[in-house]
Amino acid sequence: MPEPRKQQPTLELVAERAGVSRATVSRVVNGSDKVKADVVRAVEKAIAELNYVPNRAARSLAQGRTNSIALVIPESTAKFFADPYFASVIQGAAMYLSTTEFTLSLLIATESDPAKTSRYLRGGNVDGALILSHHADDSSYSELAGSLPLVFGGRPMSNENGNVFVVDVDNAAAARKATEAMLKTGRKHPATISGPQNMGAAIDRQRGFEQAVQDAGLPAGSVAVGDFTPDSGESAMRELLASGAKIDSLFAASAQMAFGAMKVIADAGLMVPSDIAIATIDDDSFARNASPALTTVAQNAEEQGAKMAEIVVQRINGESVPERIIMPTKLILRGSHGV
Amino acid sequence: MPEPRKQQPTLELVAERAGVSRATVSRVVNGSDKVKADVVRAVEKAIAELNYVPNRAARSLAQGRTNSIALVIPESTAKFFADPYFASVIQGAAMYLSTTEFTLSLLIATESDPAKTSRYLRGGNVDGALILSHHADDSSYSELAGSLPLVFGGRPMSNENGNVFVVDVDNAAAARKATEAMLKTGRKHPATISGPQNMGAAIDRQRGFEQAVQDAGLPAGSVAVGDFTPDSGESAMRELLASGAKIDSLFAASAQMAFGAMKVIADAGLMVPSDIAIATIDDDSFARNASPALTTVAQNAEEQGAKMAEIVVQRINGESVPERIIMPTKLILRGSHGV
DNA sequence: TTGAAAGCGCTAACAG
DNA sequence: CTGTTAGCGCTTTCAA
Repeated sequence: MPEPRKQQPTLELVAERAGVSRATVSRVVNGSDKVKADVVRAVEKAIAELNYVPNRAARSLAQGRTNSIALVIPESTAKFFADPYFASVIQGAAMYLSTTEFTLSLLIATESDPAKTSRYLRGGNVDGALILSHHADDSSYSELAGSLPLVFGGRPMSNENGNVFVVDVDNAAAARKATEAMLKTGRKHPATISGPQNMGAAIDRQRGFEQAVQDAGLPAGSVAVGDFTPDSGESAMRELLASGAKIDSLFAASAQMAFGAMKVIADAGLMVPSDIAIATIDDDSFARNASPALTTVAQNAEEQGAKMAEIVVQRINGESVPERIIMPTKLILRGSHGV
Repeated sequence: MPEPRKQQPTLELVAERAGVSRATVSRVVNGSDKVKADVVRAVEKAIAELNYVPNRAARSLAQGRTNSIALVIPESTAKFFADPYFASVIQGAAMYLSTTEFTLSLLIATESDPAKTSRYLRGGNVDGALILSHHADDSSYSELAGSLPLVFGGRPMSNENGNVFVVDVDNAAAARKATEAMLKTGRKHPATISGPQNMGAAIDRQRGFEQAVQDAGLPAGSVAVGDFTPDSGESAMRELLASGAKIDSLFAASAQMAFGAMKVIADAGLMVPSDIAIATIDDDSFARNASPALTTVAQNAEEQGAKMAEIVVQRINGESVPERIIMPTKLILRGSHGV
């Protein structure tokens, strides 16, 4: 036997108490400006007295919109949930939406049953969705874009579809900035720890690194691949060191990886930045707490999340919005890039 | 003009196509066992062909349950969102719920308007809620417990109300385990960096530390207070060092704080563990990536989140569940506690 | 085992 | 400016 749920007062009750029709109460609740001021007051009083709260389901059903937005996280990404970057994006989105009438539903896209997610999304259960994908094979979502306002966090790999809305940072430029800062200290043998090769952000960052290296007139540096986690940074660095290539500077595509790499560097008896200069991306607790603290390019993940939410809401409301929003990044010089 | 939303097929359409009544389709959708097998097949065929997905709002309205569960995060806690512990709890809850018919709504409890949250919760918008609170003044939620199945993550400070359901770890025991491990290496001057004094977990951990110290026959150690973040660990450690008290071992109430503290220790020219042994709680990337790696007591945050979700669901379904579930913890010996 | 019919609580024309 | 009247898409007695 299910627990009893206290009966909520209905719109009708409010109407009776205020001596008006349900329609009028509805108007007041929805902030219509065509209700006489004293009536508004009377209704509001009744609402307060009864502690009335409109029923979401009924409202959704009647107006054909759910007032809820999904935040979709592929399961594989969920494993990276501990990544402060994602956490911040989510937080930003949730915070923004808390100022609107929308609710945020966290949706984990199970890899075992991808249809489940798209069914849910397509099923009219939400008015829009934010797609946070770490990996690339999100073509399934691109299809959905036709039937539901979607906003991607970070450029999806498959861009074929027309109306894909994206909130991104200029990863290539960010990587270039970081690499340049570190190269400016006179380093001649840069290397990089890149991210998953099926991820837009990773590829762009690697490209930015390569560009900066080339612009500095240096030969292409060695590349090792990680997956943005500290552990992967460690193994990538080990790989780099083992390769025997001469390395005097490292651009890691994420602070977490830089962090992991530093352990290996220290274990090898090398010093940062004197032996190896480091620059990276993300100003998270890893970047701030490493020693020396990491020279990095900060992207404001929280704002990015908020922006994503803002965009879906605007699209849901039929406002026209730019397809691609590039969030600013900022170079933060700390100790790790040398002098 | 809002963007057009593709019209979803309705139950009625399915009924027509399958040549049955809407009631029957509804039965099939809800897995009733009183429908003839061939009818079931016919209906399922129609559903598949039409790509039918039941409308959540209508269903909620009709059955008086929303199939959604709120995850409430006080705004102050949201600031700690980057705490891997919280991220994991959320992930665990989301993952678990993804295997059920329930949806997870992320709710940030604005401090500026606390009534908003409880209105939402009380308003019949969700069937239950998970309360993740970092701070203590959550008496407001305890009130709600009367009208909605609530499950707390971590013991709330105000426990007056009867039916508060909690999924927690034995913080005192965990702290004791950690402290004992570190004391066992012969340390005589332990200190601790504690957490916010209005948080159950922090208080319990401090108590566990003190107990272990006392059991070891040592005089009470010095205490500094942090807020679980790396930064606060730094300042707390600075404070401890500045106090002039002799310290040869440190129990930090969170790995993040231990991590921050280690920077200060290193800056002071001291070595871990030879000069100062360290033990802590949480096996997150901070604990694993510190050098030396931290001896710590692991609590499985993901499982805790899943358990919380499981409990609300059971309560919603009227099953009886224990009021207090204590999740196991595990001591992990690594380098930082000495030898 | 199935269908008919009456709502769930709210919004949205349409009159007035 | 306000009330009347239909539904929104589904579930759920109640009969058959």
